[in-house]
Amino acid sequence: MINFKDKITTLLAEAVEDLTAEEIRDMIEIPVDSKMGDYAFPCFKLAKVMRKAPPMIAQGIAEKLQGSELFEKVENVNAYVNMFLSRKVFVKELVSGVAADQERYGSSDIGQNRKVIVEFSSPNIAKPFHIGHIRSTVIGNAIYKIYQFLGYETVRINHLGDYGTQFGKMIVAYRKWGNEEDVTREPIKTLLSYYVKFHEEAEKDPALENEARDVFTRLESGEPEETRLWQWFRDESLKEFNRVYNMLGIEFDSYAGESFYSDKMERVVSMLKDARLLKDSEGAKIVDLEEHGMSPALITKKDGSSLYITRDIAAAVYRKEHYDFHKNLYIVASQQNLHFQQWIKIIELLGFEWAKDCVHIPFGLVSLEEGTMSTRHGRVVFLEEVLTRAVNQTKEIILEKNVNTDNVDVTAKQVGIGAVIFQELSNNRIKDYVFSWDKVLNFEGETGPYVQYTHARAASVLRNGGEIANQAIAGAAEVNMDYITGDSAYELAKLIYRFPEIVLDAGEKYEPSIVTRHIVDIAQSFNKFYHDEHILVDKEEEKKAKLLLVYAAKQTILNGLRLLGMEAPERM
RNA sequence: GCACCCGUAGCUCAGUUGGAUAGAGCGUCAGACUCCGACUCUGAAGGUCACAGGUUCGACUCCUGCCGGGUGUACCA
Repeated sequence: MINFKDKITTLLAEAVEDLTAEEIRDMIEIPVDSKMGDYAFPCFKLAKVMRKAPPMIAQGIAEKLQGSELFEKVENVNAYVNMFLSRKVFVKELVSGVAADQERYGSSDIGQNRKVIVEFSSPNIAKPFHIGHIRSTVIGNAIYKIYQFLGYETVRINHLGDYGTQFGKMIVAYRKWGNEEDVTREPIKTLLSYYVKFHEEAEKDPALENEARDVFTRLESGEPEETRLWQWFRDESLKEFNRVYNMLGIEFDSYAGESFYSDKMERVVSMLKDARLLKDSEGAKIVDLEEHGMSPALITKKDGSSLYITRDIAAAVYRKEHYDFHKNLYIVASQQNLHFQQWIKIIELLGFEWAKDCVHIPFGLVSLEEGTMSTRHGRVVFLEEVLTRAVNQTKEIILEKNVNTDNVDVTAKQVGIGAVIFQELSNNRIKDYVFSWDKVLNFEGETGPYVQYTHARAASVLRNGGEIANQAIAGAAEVNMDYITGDSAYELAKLIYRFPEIVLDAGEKYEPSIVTRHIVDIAQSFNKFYHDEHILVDKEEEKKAKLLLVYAAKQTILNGLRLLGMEAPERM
């Protein structure tokens, strides 16, 4: 497919001698209003170099570009060179491109199979999978899909929170108040109740905290009884997590969590010692980061046991050696910004040049209307319940509207769960938000169901197009696209055309919402086109051309939804 | 206290890395199904881009200050 921006860059580079092609490319804009053209080139900056008034420069460039058959029109308006592409050339190029690439439309080989690790989800074992976990899980999965689409080799790691003093607490609580049957019957709720009980009791009897720390130290040194209990808690918890992952359609390549690194931390401590980074302070060992503007990083506690940051350093070193990653991405809440700054700085201080390849991708906080979520205080919304309610509500709507669908339950699941995922990926990831049932169960406006509905509607038109539609798609290069002249059809084509660069942008910024917003735009544009023009007209040539545009829209929406980790039913 | 993040329409949010008249959805009001799927579409109303300076041809965007909110800040993760 022709890259129109590249072509324009070349033409402009010939017309403007004072700037490099690279500089010109960066200056090319897409006007806010398409009445002002498809591409625009502002000439203000050229005034100094060329010692001429900007409008005169624009006028000169416009005249030089006038000759190219790429354009319908080129004009100078207020020192902008406004370029109108030849609609026929453009639309033809676009639809044959999409028809050639199909489910690969928008993909790229820019990654060259370089390895990217995406660490995401990473829930704490023995605690419920709640609405706060959805962010890392869904954002991480989308980032993984985007990187894969861009030609990177990807590794999905679920860095389970399966270690630490909390397990000391859990084991102490289990021994004091627990029993086996309850845990087996309902693992997470039971374990959580032990955890809550522990904190209640610890307020009255602070000695419990020390007991828990002792037990964790025993676990860390491999005592069989503690290890057995820990393993059991972990297995039972994973069963529950997998139920949610299955609903969301998410998989991982590795579940190597914090415990996996328990035997790899001594090495980190000695590396730090050898590099003379380690200092004693109040009985603990720290890395002083004051000259880098950060508070000290605590590497080992005074009782000698390890901390979160030690495990993260060990994990990064292990991953570099084991995977030799190009990038190592962490989809973790913004609350841990300082933590990541600290350990990535320590990696750098250890002399590892790959510190720059470790990237923390933060996201904002989810809270409830009652305040911050707290599992200990029972202020929590379970993710499984959110998904189930979304699916049930979708089913009601389907039945009520008497929707044409192959299988009500399957469709309800695709749409209901899709709605939750889509909403999660609609806004910039850094924004905080307050969870609300009304919002998550609202399917009107810029929502997943809206986009999926548009996809199903396009699918329906293609079905009605019958054999003609198939012929058009199979022989896209031969279809006469000159019938596509309307403004709304052209706007739609332009949005579809931008999809590949949108995917690239989303990857660079680690921001799935860029894809989400763009497919909403495509859906809106498609619906407008659908209302403005009759697609299944009598004239076969014209029908083919329009069906081909419908196909391009449908395929692009589908590809976008897949990148977000959503399904797109043919009927709903 | 210090550090980082956020502040755009009544509400929820976009804003192409400094460009043209700041855009969507929800909500409100007024419309569109004998017509390819109305979970749709069209129109109207709604703005001191928190505030004050500065940088320049040009600032929602960059700099400084200030106000409001969030998060973090040593033995949890």
